[in-house]
Amino acid sequence: MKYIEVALNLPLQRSFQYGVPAELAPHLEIGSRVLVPFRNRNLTGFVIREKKEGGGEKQVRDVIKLIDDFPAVSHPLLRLGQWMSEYYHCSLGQSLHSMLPIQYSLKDGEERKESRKVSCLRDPAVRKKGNVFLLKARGTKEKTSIFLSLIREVLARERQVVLVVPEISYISSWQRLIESHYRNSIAIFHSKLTKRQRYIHWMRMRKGEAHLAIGTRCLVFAPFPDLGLIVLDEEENLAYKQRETPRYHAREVAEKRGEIEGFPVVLMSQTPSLESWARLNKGEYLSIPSSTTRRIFPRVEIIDLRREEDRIFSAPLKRAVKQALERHELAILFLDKRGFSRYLFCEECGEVLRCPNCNIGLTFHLRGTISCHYCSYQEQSPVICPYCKGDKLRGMGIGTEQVEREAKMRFPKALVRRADLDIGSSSLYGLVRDDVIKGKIDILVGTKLIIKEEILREAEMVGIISADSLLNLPDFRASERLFQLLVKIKGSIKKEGKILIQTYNPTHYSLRCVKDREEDFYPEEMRAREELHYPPHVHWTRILLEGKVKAKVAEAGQRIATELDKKGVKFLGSSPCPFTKIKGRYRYQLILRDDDPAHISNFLKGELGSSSRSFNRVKVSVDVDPQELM
DNA sequence: AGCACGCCGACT
DNA sequence: GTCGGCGTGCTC
Repeated sequence: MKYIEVALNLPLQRSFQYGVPAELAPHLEIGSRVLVPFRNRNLTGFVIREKKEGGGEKQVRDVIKLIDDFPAVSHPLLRLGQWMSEYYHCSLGQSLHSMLPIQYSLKDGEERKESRKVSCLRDPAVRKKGNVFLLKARGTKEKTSIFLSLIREVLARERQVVLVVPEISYISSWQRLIESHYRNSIAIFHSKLTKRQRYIHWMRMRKGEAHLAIGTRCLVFAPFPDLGLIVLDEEENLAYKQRETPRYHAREVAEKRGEIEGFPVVLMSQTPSLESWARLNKGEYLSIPSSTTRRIFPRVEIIDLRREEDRIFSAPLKRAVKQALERHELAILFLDKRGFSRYLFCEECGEVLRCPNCNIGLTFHLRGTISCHYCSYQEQSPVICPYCKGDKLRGMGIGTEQVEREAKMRFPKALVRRADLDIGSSSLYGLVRDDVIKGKIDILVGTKLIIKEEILREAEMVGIISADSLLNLPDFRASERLFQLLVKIKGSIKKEGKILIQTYNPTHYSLRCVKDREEDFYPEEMRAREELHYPPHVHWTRILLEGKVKAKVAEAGQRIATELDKKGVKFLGSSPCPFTKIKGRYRYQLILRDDDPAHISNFLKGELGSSSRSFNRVKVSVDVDPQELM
């Protein structure tokens, strides 16, 4: 009798041992999926180790059946899963499970050729000094031409290529572009495919029938037998971070996979994340030179709202929209989804009340207090502005409906359209996009949903209703996000067009850099983050606590804080999250930010034991390198 | 995660 | 008296 170790999709940092019936023994391999009895139910797991003998005193149950005709994960992917479970503090079973979003059993029909040569194929050239390349390309044309030449090279060597995009709506235009150059079949992969389609595309990759795949985040686990390149489009996009366990970042996983399997990873961006910029600067990433031809960019105009009477439609904005209408060009008015800004700011001097410890905009509460969501600093909200001694402190914001209403009022003849729905209803996004392309919209009022190249390139004018509502989100990346958003708009709209930015803070460096010298932004942002021990200088790990009873959640936070103090780990909190209560559950967070990641790792392994657990009706989850702290 | 076990409060 | 909420512990 043979024994195996099986990793299950449970939040348990251990594997389980099973016996293998004689008739299954010749077919089982490392990476095979098996059905096993567990308590009173049956679960699917992955074979991660073979064992010569059974585990002693405890009784061992038998594997029920083998699910697939061949191992579902290759050796390199298993190694990747091991890395993920260590880095993101989840179980190996959870990592492996997230790699294979397939319900059917895998049938191989006929032969499976030499699909396991993966592990021995190493490209020594890429292992020398870093395997990650950053491509800073402005404009679609340049980006696509470099992309096409990269994949030509890889495909010529008979290896496969994966293109990962932030969301589904990016896929079709890339597909059209690639199909206009290659007759090869392309696999598509994302969460909205039916189970059957997903299976078919997955098999085409696995068998090497397709050589190219385009898809969202989970495509970093593409089962190609001999992957030669992963390209990530719009590397800085938030959507690359998975919001459930395992909370991985596609960029980090791609990088690790490239290292394991010996292939390069290319990150594409007009405005890289500060993390990637820092790595490039340290020589950990290499730069792909892009053409130096000076492009003409649209004009950027910053409007000082302190001098304007109308907070929504300043005089210059009104003028610009009018001009666009006269020329039958599309005007876009952008507003953040959370336009109901909850920070307290001074209408006279434009300053925002910030936390003395964290420099984060303090959140304004109707009960008359302001508080910080990182360190739980709190004070009574002042009546007089501490900066200019004025009495015009305000704590409210504007929404898209209001902007839409005002636009219709001011431009009664224009076709005004609002688009602020969630990505979830992507068919509605499609309607808006089609109408934009057909020229059926004059003024488009929307949130981040419409900040996509395919829409922006139709626009001649973009108005940012309130840069401040983005700048003052309780998120240390707010400046970076605003900068990235503006540069993306600048690089995508018609080059003779213009961007108008309304703000109470016209000298802010995010805005100044977009207008004058983009390259100044990164060093400045690095400096700002260094003083406060923010990433990328220090790795952050967030512990999120959720529960129905507020006192218990707060108490759990206290308890973890005490433990952290005892162990000498540096951290912030615990404090209520910016979204204090979601779906009836109160939310608290702690942020671990020790310079030594081993301290954090040890703590999480020892005290918490697993990435998500419940103590006393409080759910504890761990998020490594959090992208949002809401 | 999911489920069993076991312990205290208010009800057909 | 028992029904059931919730804290605790275990899963090959």
